[in-house]
Amino acid sequence: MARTTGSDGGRTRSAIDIAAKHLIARVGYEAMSMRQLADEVGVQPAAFYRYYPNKQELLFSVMRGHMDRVLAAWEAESRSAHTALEKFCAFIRFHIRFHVERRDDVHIGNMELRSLSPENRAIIVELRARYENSLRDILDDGMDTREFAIDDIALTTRAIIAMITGVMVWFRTDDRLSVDEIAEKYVEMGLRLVGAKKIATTRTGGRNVPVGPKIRSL
Amino acid sequence: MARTTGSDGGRTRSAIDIAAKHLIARVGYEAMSMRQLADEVGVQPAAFYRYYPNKQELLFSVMRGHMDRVLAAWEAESRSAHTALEKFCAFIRFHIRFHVERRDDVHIGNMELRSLSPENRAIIVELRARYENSLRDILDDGMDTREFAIDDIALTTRAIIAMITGVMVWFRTDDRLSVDEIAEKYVEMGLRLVGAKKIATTRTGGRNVPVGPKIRSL
DNA sequence: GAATTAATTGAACGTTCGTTTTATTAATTC
DNA sequence: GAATTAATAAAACGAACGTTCAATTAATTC
Repeated sequence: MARTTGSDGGRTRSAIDIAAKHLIARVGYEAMSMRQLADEVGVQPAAFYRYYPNKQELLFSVMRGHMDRVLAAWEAESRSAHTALEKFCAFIRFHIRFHVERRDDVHIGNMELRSLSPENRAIIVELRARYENSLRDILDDGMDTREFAIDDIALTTRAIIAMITGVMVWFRTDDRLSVDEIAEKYVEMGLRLVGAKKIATTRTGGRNVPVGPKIRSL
Repeated sequence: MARTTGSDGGRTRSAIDIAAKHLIARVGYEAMSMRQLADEVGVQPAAFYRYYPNKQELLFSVMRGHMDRVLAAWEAESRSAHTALEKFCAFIRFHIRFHVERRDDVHIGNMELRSLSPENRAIIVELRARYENSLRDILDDGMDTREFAIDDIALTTRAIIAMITGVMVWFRTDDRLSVDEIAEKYVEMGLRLVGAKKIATTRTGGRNVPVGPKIRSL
């Protein structure tokens, strides 16, 4: 046999993408065979190579696509928040909500960095750094405006990223709490970490400016 | 050739264990071949099977050994702390210090759970739960004694575990901060998360008992 | 409706995989 | 020092791996 009736390049490509995400997330990139993937798609292994040059490019495409979507979504979302405090809360809510719905992507992003070629890994690492820096920038900003009282910004950034990313490890949709409830609880914990209280501010020059002296630590 | 001069079962076994940890941590269990491992040890692939029945048992032995050591070490360490507050600080210091020195084990523990057979995975998961529950018990205790003010104990436990385990991802010994300095900063962040302040306590019946009403949240 | 392009199959490629078997030699025991 | 046990090498096993190639058929174009 050869070309099958009703075959369509676009549909096959996205079927490959979907099946690949499921498989890589479940068994891992190294453990996933091209025959397994082809089976899942309902096609012969050779058909894959019309859509990707090789297995590695498939992995890279999956991870790159996810990071692009994360960055674009946060870019859009962050525009609605203005003060550092608002942006901080928005970031935590966004991070948890967005990633809880994309657990395969998150899992692959965390587990398969080492399966990327050095060149591809460098690209993904850079995109991840860009995303994490957007939280760091919020903390920096919040320290300047005295909305936050943080001892070590770099460490607190990492601590918060680790804390909120950890949700994807244990969250199940049938949990006792909804995603939004969990997000709110993590916002509360985040606020504790950055030492935030709803401080008095005055609006000066189109900007929220705090009242009182600047404090560096607790 | 056959048995080599100076060959020793004990030495070969530990050489295998050490090489396996390096290799699995670096390239992953699936990606590590038995020939690679044998090369690292300086032996032929077949020699491995005198020490382990198969590759899977090697992975399980590595992960099980690590968990046993963690649990025993914390068991010993925790005895020196008495109040929930002391135990809490001790836990964070212990966790960071202990794991920073065993990064290969930590990495394998986090990455290779899925490479375990279902039976082996169940055992490791149970050991991990036991360890994490020891932090949960501390938070429970601290709520009873009113040393802590936590909204959701289960979530806070997970948040703290994720936060302090995240250190192993980025920590390098040539960092600007020493392990002890980092541990102290994480203790501070931990204290914020559990809402701890050094509250007044009275020693009653060989036990620290807080003064004042019990509060459930901030 | 012929020519062209798109999509896929089936078979095979050379490699590498985890593991087993057998033979051989070093160390230990008696 | 002979017998036994411990530790390894060397070679091979069949299976599975990622990938390529040629053939074939469906869909599209003209």
